[in-house]
Amino acid sequence: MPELPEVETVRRGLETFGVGHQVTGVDVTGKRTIRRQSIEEFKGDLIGSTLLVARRRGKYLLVDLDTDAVLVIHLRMSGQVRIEAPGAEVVPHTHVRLSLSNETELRFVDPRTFGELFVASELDERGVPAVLGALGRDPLVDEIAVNALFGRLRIRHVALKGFLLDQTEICGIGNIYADEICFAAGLSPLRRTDTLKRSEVERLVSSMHAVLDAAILAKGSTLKDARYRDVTGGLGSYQEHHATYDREGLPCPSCGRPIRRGKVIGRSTYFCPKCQR
DNA sequence: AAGCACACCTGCTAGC
DNA sequence: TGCTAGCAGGTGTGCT
Repeated sequence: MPELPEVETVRRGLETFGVGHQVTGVDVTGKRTIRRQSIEEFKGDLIGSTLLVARRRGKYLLVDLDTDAVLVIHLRMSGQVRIEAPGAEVVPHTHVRLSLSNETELRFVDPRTFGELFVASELDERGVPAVLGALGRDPLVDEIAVNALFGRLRIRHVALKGFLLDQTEICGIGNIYADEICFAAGLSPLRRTDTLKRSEVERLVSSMHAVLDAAILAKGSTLKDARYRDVTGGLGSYQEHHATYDREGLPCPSCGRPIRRGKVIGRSTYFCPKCQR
């Protein structure tokens, strides 16, 4: 589900509705959701602390605590963060509930149980948990310099889409936005990164920003299963602007020929063979 | 050592 | 209508 635009939308929701309040209680019902530390340690790290600021790095949510530790949340495929009234119906697959001092609850809902929460206290100079140190540059938080990216692309021998999905190179792009960025840049997702010209890398960088900014403006993409929601249950609308993703056989918005579907590094990949080279 | 397949889960859908 | 195989926004591990 959630890639950079969806996680950024959740982050903004936490800034509006979640931070500035103290954690007064922690309820954990899903064992798999807390797996980097014991549930007792997780509760001990949170109870009594105040949520200060919600940040994001790639697809990770980082909530600064007043204890100098950071609550880390990753939604993986099916996770949702919701802010609810304490009496609100507890939907199935609700694994963690944080009671907050403003009479709301922060809930983590995750049918596939791939998502996780943990509290990290070992941080680097940017306040990023040391365990996330392998993450590459974030397109919104960091500047993506054409020169540096050109250099990285040259020394990798991989399909462009594989590079965009590699979180140690650039973090936050997933299967949907990799396809949309490739289309916007007019580049084939199968294109070998070491064959890209400088002008094409320039197009790649500007397309990356254009697509991600537009998707954030639309509050992300909610696909057919309607699983992605923001913290108040709102839906994204960027799926209405998808040029290629999940549009097999439908006309390319640029040339009108049917969008094709294939597999790149094992992931469904949608592209226009005419407009993308 | 980079690059790939697979495992981790549940739920939905397409096809028989 | 009802079953089942296949597939899904991600990433960590382990193989080649």
